[in-house]
Amino acid sequence: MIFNWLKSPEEHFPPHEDLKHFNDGVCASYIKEKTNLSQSTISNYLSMMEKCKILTLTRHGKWSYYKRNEEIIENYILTLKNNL
Amino acid sequence: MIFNWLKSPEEHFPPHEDLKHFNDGVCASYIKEKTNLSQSTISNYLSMMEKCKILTLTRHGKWSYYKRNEEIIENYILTLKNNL
DNA sequence: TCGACATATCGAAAATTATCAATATATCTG
DNA sequence: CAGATATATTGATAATTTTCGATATGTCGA
Repeated sequence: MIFNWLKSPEEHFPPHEDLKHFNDGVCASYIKEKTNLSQSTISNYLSMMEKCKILTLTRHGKWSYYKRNEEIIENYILTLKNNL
Repeated sequence: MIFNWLKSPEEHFPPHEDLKHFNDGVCASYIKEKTNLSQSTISNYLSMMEKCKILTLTRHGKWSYYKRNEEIIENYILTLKNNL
């Protein structure tokens, strides 16, 4: 679900109060808001996804912005396609 | 791995002693041979895959032949592609 | 520099999944 | 029919994953 939301941030998240754009994706705390999972769980999810490169992380001060990394995702799907 | 093997049965399995073709896929016991998992585990795997339609089952006497169901697999990949 | 806020990390408990041995069922062969 | 062989089912245990609360770290602003 997180992954899908990040496809069109403007449809699923409010614009960030400081930054007025979604250029770097969505702030971790907004993502947390939309789930009913704990902060630590979401933080873990996002970190793992960033670690395996399907999300990119950009920090703006104390905020962490996560964005889909379409190339890697596309690649992942292709690899899957070739191995299934 | 099982899934991949079934892509080209002739490269991974001996032809069945009775049937001389792979038209209906590969016999469950041959699949078991190539893994070091128990009979019950493999039987379960194959049943589950058959239940969700990505494999088809054809019985010849006491043997169960499993074959990839390419349409469903293709469909699965497309769905995945659309949801990732 | 201190407190507030955002995120990350850690360790543990709960839930789920993988796997097996034992047993049941079904089919063939003599 | 009886034994042999192939597969399926069941119940249990081990391994892994999910998730959390507590705590740590980093950053901002007064």
